[in-house]
Amino acid sequence: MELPEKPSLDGLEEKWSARWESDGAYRFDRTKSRAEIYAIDTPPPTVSGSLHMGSVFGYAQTDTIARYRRMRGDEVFYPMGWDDNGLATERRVQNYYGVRCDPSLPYDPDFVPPEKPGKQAIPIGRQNFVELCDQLVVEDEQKFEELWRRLGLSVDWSLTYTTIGEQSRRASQRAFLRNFARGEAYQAEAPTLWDIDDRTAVAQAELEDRELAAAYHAVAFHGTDGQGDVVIETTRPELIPACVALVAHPDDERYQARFDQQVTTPLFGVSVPVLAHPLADPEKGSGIAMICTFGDTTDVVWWRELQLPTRNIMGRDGRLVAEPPEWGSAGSEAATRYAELAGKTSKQAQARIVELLAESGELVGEPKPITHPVKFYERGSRPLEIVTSRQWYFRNGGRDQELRDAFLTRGRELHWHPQHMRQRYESWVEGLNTDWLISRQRFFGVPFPVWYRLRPDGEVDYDALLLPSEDRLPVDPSSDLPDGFTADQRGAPGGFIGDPDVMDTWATSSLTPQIATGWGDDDDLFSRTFPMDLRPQGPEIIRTWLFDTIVRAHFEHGTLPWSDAKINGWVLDPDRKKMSKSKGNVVTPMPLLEQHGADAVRYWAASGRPGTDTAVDEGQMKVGRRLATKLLNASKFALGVTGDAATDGAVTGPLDRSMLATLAELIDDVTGAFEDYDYARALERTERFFWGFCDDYLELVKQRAYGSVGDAAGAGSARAALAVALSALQRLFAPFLCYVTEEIWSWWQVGSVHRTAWPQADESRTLADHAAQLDYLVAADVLGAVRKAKSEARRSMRAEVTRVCVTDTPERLGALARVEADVRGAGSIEHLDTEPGDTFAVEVELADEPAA
RNA sequence: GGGCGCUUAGCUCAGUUGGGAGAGCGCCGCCCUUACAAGGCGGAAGUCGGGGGUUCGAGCCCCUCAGCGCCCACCA
Repeated sequence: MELPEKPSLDGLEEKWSARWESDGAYRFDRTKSRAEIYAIDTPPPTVSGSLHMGSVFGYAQTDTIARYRRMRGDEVFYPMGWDDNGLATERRVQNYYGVRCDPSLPYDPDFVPPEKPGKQAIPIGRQNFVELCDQLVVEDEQKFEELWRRLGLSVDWSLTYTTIGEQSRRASQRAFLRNFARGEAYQAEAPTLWDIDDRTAVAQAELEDRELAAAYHAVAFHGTDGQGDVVIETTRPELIPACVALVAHPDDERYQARFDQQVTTPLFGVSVPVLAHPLADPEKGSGIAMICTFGDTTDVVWWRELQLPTRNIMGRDGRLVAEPPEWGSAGSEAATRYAELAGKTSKQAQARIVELLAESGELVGEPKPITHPVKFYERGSRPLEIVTSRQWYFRNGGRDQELRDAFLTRGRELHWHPQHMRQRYESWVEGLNTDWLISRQRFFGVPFPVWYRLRPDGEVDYDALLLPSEDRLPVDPSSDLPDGFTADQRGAPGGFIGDPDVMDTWATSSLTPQIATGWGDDDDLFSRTFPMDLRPQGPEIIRTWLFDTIVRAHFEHGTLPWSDAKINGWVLDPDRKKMSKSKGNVVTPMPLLEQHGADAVRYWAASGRPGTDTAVDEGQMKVGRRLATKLLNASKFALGVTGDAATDGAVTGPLDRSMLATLAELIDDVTGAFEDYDYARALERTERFFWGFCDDYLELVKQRAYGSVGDAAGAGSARAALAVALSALQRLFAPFLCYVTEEIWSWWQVGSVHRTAWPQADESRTLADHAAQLDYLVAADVLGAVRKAKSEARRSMRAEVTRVCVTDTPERLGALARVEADVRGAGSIEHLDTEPGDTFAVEVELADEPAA
């Protein structure tokens, strides 16, 4: 055993992460059986720039569980993935290179992006765009891996996958084809929420509400057959040309006479019916609403349930379309009016139409300013519109109660940590109102493995799908050919055309359990790792990643994808505000790792319990670093005392046995906490024991272990107990402080602490030989009282004590009698008297201060 | 509108079968103690959100109110 002169935390991270890599310390052994394996479905971070402390928080917590499981003897399957496909990467490429994808442009093999992005985005073809995406994600993934390695994640880096990689594309397409064959995937032409900036449909799961300023405009519709005006209130008067009906509640007495009568729209004079529907709220505005195709999702419900016609005016670019909709008998005046609005954005059109309404006298009173929630794409900057388009969907229960119930049942089969997070899952599933829209009109994603026949007139026949066999996957229908066709038939009448869309990134990442475990590609691995054990993730993606993954596994395998889900809390900025890029309060991890060290950052992360929001707290990191330093020093000291012959002596000392009895209790406690996914409790308990161990036990046995007090048996006992406790403590801390524990372990043990068995409570318990924990407790209490007396007398801890008198219960005095020698030695106590009593009290007489 | 969580020392939090109110940080004081002075030891500090109930006994169980945070919701 060789102990360092002056142990230090410096350099441990470089030293040990390199060693772990070269030794393959965390390499997965795929010969193990399913029962022996613990498989973790690591969240693949979105590769679009930089990681922040929120990621570090959750991943560090998960790593403590992985390390615990490994030490418990499980073969841990712990891969990393990179979520590089999708809109996030596209946006990063657009900004990074100053380009935009125009799929109508041909491939330019000589294209080189500019050094710096220019003011005008350069339009490039789809293939060029995808190539830039492919390049940039590789760079980003390297940076991410560096950070994860520095943090000490014990993943097996040979198992890394990417969501745009070939295996992911194959799995996504295979699952899709099977979903389609079973009727779980379908396409439909329907109104969809549409982002006008990204020019793509978005799914319900990606929506968020934002409060926006708006105004109620009271607008007069005109009665026919001598009936007067009907005044409605709307926040979107610009949609009057898209109005198809008015609607009021069936019981609303004000409108009974109007139901099924016609009214004409202001400005355009279009005849629309007044209809009844229970969704109309008599309390809201004038109790009667204008239905437009489409202003919001309620319009879609009314449109569908009342079987109304479609009058579309909203273009996919967010501007009013050039051609006015079909208005029946409305005259050319209406068309002229509309012509003025065509090409305007929604905002511009509203401003103009309000002017026109004011001029025509059809605006009743002044607009009333309000704020109201408006649906946005969560990454978007302008409100979503609703446009009709052909899209692919997965059934997810949004339109099927029975299926929804099946997913609720799955949610109850899953073990949630913490349990209450299941509520979020349930309220999401219960609130679903559409199926899962998976197609995106984008470029960097998994293409749909689908071609369509073209009719002789060149029109697409969406019912005549051409699908590849599974052994051809992955395919790109824009460059690959359907079986039996030639390249010159692409786009030609009677030929075929590829589906131009890509799958949303969730349609791929919902398969991470399948992708990571080699579904369809590596049956042997799959059989040993699926269904997985743990899904660790953040709370904000329960409705997307967690739910979607359950949907896919339910359809494909008829099972849950994992048995347990651990949901971490939010990371808040140091002022306890939620961190977000838009607020600009994101804390980046690397500087903190460099300043405080990985163990300190891991310590901070592990102090946040599952599901508990935690602020970035450098103070906590400092505490973690101090703990690591303490471990270093205490280990050096204790090992210096025990020497190489550490375990030779029998544990006979009452104090030593009592300490080991307490240690056994700790090990049980900590193990139970880990089994319950409560790593934070495990850490807290271990830490508390350890500080007491340093303050009290080390002080109490110091002299005896040195051999300067007592006999050889006493010294041997102290040394043996020290060795046992130290070994256990180093292992208990190993899941958290992975670097410093590996370092101190290496001083006196063979092999990695992270591949060593988790401490057994029984081992300590046997050595303790039924000793009471009380002995250790009382010894520490008395020693503490003596220290306090010295501190209050402003004396050195080395000050001699002439006499101590302990008052205590007989039972505790009995315990004290067994450990008296150690207590006297540690406190420099000449005489120790005792007096039976009800409560613990200590009188201390200090020796006179020696003359200076 | 529905649901979940939180409310304990100045700050961040722990408190798992109901019986001693705790930790760290911060603050104050002391100590070069041969593992550790970018440290150690010790101290002060709380009507456990308010009210009511059950109990010999409630931070913990029940009811109720309030504040904060989050999730969900068909938000004209």
